[in-house]
Amino acid sequence: MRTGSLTHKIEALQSTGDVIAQSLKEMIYEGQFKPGEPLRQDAIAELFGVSRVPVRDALNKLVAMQLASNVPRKGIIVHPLSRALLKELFDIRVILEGAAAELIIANCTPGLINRLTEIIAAQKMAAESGDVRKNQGLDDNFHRSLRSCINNETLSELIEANWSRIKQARCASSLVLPESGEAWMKKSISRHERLLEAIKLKDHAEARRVVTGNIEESFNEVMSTLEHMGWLD
Amino acid sequence: MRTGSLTHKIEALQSTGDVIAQSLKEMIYEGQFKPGEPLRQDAIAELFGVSRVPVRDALNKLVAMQLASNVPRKGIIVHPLSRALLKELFDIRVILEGAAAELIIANCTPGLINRLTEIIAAQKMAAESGDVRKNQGLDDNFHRSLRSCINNETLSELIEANWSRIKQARCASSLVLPESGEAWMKKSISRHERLLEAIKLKDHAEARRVVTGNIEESFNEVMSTLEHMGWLD
DNA sequence: TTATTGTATACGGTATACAGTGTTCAGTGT
DNA sequence: ACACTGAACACTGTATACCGTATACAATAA
Repeated sequence: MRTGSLTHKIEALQSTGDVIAQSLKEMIYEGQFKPGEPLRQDAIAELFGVSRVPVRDALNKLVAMQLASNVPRKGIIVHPLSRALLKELFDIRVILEGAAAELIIANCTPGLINRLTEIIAAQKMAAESGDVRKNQGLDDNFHRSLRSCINNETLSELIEANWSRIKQARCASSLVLPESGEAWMKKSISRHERLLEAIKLKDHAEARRVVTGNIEESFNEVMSTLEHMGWLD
Repeated sequence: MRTGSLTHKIEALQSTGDVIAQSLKEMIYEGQFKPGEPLRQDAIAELFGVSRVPVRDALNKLVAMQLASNVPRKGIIVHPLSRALLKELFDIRVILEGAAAELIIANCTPGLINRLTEIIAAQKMAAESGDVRKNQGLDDNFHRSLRSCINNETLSELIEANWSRIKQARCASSLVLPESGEAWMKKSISRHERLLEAIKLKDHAEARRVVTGNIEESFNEVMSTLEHMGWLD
């Protein structure tokens, strides 16, 4: 049973460790492992039906992604969230995504504008049918499309990695606040429209304002819900 | 022979994998492994007198640091350098360190100014005695001191990580150009003086100019030497 | 000359074993 | 009743040995 229950290695290009890392990442996002909780090698190995070796690979990857941290001689724990850390991560978002906004305006193509326009239209559809889940997907898509136009793969990865760390907190808070979905969708759409407009007009300052405002709002939202959940400290 | 020839695990807190990763990192910086060169698990295991398990850990860490990359079914190779990649890394330096400069001015303490003043004085001493090696150490120190004042640990780590990736190229070029050390030291010192002055005066724009100028100059230098060495593409 | 086969090398993974270190908890002494 | 001790247990980190498979390259056959 070489690959055991993991035969779905997509394209068979990823190693088992990669697949497990991916799964664990999602489990962390979904809150199945909570901040500070230890990730036991044996348990995970059994869960996926593999030996400890690829599990260790996977855990190392999570540590590299800063989603978990290694406590010497104790093991690997889900990276704890704290006010200070989230503040830092959101401050970095402002720096990275602010800079990215400028680059996007510089490198923007008609193709990008079309794609963004389409996504916003789809978001409006989703909003009308009240499909929050779909809207979140489209939101992700919007940002991915933007990143693809930065023309700096490394910067995109940095933004992605930063986003990834925040996602844990965001998912948690969205699980708690599903009822506020309607309002969130509306805000998301209007922000996207403003940003698209700024891009079209090549208005650097406005683009920065939208991005910064967006991030700060998101920060406040996440912080208050996490506080409420008692996930901080 | 549990720790074999690696008994010098500092504080005995790092795992063997960490120690090996550190050593390999330095070997890559020193050019003992060249860009694109494969890192063979068996060979490295034998070199350090350990089994393949901690070596794999170490290699995974190098991949995580982006100093190496994993080619599926072939193994792990030293991350190749390219014009495009270096451009991206230096562009990111401009973004991160530019933002950091602003934060440093905002959070600057008298203690920092004293420390920077001392380092510059030491650099001048080193320059007079022509000690390039020492000057490089002090240069590193100057930047570390600055980073410590950012008050955003995550951002500091990001800058450090980015710097780390560039270091490979910088070390290579400094090995080739040891004769230009004198001129380099002079420039380094004057840049530090300008930056310190800007910090004292809380002149954000000037600080950004110094940082950006510094980085761009460094970029051109590294690129031309690497080109000359044939390390690119 | 080209295609095929064989062989060496190396990686990814499994299984197992063991030392060292934390952790827990029952049992002991105060 | 409560603090302390020590032994059992749990878990990580590492070693060892082995299997299956992918790649590279050399030798061989058409």
